[in-house]
Amino acid sequence: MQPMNLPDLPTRERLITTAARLFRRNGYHATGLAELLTAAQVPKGSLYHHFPAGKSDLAMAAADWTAAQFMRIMDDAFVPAPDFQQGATTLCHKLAKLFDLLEAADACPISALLFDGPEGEPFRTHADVTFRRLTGHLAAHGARLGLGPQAAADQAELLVMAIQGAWTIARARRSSDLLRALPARLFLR
Amino acid sequence: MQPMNLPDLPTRERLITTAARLFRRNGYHATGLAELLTAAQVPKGSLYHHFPAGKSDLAMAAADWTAAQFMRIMDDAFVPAPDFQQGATTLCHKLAKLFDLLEAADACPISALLFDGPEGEPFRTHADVTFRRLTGHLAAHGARLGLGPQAAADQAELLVMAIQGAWTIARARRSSDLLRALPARLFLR
DNA sequence: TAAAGACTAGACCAGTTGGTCCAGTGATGC
DNA sequence: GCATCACTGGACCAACTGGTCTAGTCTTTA
Repeated sequence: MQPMNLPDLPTRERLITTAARLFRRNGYHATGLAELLTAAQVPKGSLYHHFPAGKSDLAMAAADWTAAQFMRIMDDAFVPAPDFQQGATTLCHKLAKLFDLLEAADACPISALLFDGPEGEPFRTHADVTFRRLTGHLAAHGARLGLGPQAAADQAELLVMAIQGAWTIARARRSSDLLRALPARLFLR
Repeated sequence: MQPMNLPDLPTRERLITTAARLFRRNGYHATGLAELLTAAQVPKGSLYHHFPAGKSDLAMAAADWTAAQFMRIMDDAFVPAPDFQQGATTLCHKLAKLFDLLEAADACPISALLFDGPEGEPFRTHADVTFRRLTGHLAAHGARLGLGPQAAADQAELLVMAIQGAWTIARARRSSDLLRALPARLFLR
């Protein structure tokens, strides 16, 4: 997911990518600032310069960054696809590979950051709009590939939901097989 | 889910149900012992008497208790059902009602406790066997209702996965509609 | 009645938490 | 040469963390 971030990236980027990685792996509350800053090689002062609200601010940014990465993967899968099902199949295979790359230890990149953030509305709302953005992005591919607007929205929503669930179980099981098998189970019924 | 636990339940049960509720709502790391003990009206000494390993021990127990509750709901839905699809439909409706009862603020009762527990293998393994137990339980109903062993296992796995994903998105969206609509989307394709 | 064990109560602790603050640093524009 | 700026480094802090310990109180036995 992240291209060996540490070396030369600007401070702000180093913070975001490191935060995304750690929050995804250990959760928001289980990741201490000290650990995060050490990993990112960034002093505390810089964090509060770039993200005045501190940890929660950084978490939002990391979530956005992760969502953007995810949409890029979507595009890679769907742009060359002849139809929605093919695109979905490629997407799930890509995600399975990503899952293996992360050594099955991470929570679903989409949702990891969004659920144990600082309690309260703003964070949950951010999760909502992020999911909607992802679903919408997927639906756009569906529409482009010939699905009607309603069908595209439906299929996109179902797929996002299924990926979400599959990733969770896959993580417990430490196997990406569920992700790989997903499209076949979803579509060829 | 829990029948207004506080009043008269024995200490140990009060601890478990309160822990299940708080961990589900706020996550493991975000729930402090102080908060938990206040809510359960239990002094610290009692916690370490009943659960010598402390918080993590309690979390395991809470996860098991939650899984048991969930299997009871499964039974309620599947025992009177004429076939697997009907059972699944009833189950999802029951879960939607539960979701609304919890005011949409809680994580999926199945997985909430299992993923941001104390890092390390034992907790993840516990999540794995718990998911397998749930899936197996569901598959047994499937087999009883006439599905072949393979089909039963497949359908059960898919359903658990889908519920998992649907609950997550539903939580972000604060609406149980996704859960209610799930069986139709999964089976009537 | 006595003794034993289950259980409770909460003071106490060392370590860590997220966050503040400000003196420095180095580049840029005038 | 100088002022301004975005940024860094890290000392410092109050609040809180999970966990330990022990004195005490019940309940159950004999």
